[in-house]
Amino acid sequence: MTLDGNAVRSVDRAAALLLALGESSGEAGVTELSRRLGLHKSTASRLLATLQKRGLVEQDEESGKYRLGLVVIRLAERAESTLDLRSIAMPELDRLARATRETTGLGVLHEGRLMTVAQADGPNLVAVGDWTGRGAPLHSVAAGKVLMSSMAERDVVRLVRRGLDQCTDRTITQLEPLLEELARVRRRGFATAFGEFDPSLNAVAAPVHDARGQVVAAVDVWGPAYRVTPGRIPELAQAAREAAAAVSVRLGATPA
Amino acid sequence: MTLDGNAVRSVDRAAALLLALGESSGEAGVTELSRRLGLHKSTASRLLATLQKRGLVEQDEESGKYRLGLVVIRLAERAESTLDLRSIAMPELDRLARATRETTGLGVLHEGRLMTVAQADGPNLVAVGDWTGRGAPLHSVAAGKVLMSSMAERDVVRLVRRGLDQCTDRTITQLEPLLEELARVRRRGFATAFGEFDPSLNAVAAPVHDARGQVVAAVDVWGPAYRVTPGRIPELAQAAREAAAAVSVRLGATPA
DNA sequence: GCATGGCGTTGCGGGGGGTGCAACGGGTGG
DNA sequence: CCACCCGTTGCACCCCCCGCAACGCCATGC
Repeated sequence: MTLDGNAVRSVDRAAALLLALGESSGEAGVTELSRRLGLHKSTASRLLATLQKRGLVEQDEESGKYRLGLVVIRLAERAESTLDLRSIAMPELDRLARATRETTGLGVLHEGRLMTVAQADGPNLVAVGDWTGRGAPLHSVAAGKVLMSSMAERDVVRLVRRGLDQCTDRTITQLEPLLEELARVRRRGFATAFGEFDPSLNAVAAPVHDARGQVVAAVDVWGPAYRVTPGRIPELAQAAREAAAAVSVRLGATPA
Repeated sequence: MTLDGNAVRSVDRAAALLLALGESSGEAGVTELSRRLGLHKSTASRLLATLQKRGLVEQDEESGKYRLGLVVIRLAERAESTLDLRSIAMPELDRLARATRETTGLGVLHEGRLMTVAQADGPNLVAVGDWTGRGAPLHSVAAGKVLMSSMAERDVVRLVRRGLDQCTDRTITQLEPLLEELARVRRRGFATAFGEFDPSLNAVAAPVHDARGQVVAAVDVWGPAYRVTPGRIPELAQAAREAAAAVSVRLGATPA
């Protein structure tokens, strides 16, 4: 659709006022805002009054200046809860799969396991099948390590105490080596897994952050060990991190 | 000012659309929104298009439905950073001081210590002097315990390892009793301190939450031990919790 | 005390921008 | 194929948005 031809001018002006308040340090007066946006003062005053009626802005009684209102905060909470993680990530996963020519996915924590909620396939026939909706033990896959690396240490300790599956003879199941691995993940900004879930499967993963800076998901790239070799890790990690960062921005995270 | 007489109708309608999207589960279509607000469909479509131009709403390409946009999240971040904690809390502290007839304060974490940023005095001459802008060791005052109780355990462990001041012979400085005390604070929803900072000073404190549910400050009531007796704790704790909850709502927290 | 200048608000009336009507094009289901 | 739903857009009417001018309040300087 053509936005400009159908834009309602007064609504556009009101929205511009909201944005201008978002750019000001704290509060701004009618005179300043009207000068900044090229509006007549009385117009700015009326538009602000209307926004105030709905709680989108508030006015300081003493100074008469306006600031953003609590309704904006409430709306943001609702906006965050409605963001569809899968649809946001798919374009980036597709792009990553094309760039790496491997399978890519988005994983989240679900019932103590790594759940793949989205997947995009590369062009190779020898690859992993559809893993969407399926779980895997956190500690044995790269995306799971990413999620674990942002957990409280006591939660990691608790998981280890309950016992971790020895998926292959390369799976890390002891506390000290696992904590070291998770510290490495935090330091580097990405995780790897070499034959730890399946002997012939390697993977790289990077964290997705939300508006609060919390790690809420992981973007991963995985494939057969003969293609996803240690020599490719720097390239794959870089690409995964870029895709994860792009998804993070879509979730409201501050761009790095 | 009289809001209604000066409200700009189209802006009011656009704001109502934002609020309606905040109330919907995820996304809503033009037809549904227009029916809900009693607007003609074409009007709703144009107002939404205008809000979309400014990023306040987004449209799903496939379904054509609208949802709140990322600019709302960005605005909320700015709204939160502009809220003045002190001015928000003062009315509640004044009210609490009148109700309890003791000194009340608002404390925040500052450089690893409890900093009092606001204070309201009760009517008694024998009381604490102005503590605004001054710090105290976290673990020895009730408000500090509230803040510590929301910290990651590893951060508490780190503080204990560095050594805590033994302010009085009642100050808790060992890890196990301190962790138990902090668990008690979390369970009860308030903290106490009996002669732990000064032998003749007792206090109660309750947590202030922000829009994300994080503990960002503590409301406390303090006074001489001969007035702030154990028998008064239930009453003081209740009053402090109510004041803290009121401040929390002002910071955008969801009312309990 | 008064005058001046700044602020945000409000009455008024003209004209152009917002609105409802009607139609469009696309998608889905039978 | 048709019927129904959706979101979008051209058109023209009319009333609502807007700028002008004034108001009341506050702070400052003489």
